[in-house]
Amino acid sequence: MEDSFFEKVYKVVRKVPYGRVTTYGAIAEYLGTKGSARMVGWAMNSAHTETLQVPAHRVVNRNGLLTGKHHFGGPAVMAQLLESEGILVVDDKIVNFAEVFWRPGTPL
DNA sequence: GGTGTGACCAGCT
DNA sequence: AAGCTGGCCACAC
Repeated sequence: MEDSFFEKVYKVVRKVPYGRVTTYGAIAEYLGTKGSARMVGWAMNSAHTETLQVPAHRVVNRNGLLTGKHHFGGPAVMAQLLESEGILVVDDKIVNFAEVFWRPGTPL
């Protein structure tokens, strides 16, 4: 696999089903870098440059909080995108987080 | 090849 | 309760 850590993250994030979200820690654990969720977030930072679109708005922190909303070009963009997919977001965090949470590697 | 950094997490103060 | 620190690992300079 020549795929860099970033590309692996992109693939996983793209696999997130519509109306579902995942966490940095879950992705990190899935990739094997369990103790380093920071890499996932950092990968998302670079995801902006990716040719293929990466639904980074479906990636939140462990609390279901939209920590990276500022990186979507606007503080309200991320929440709006999530709501557009049927995900309830209040105060920058996902209300039904437990319901929409999707773990990488989980069969649909 | 060392240094810095990052959208996290957990623990301590 | 809220803020700070360390730890963790991969990438860019």
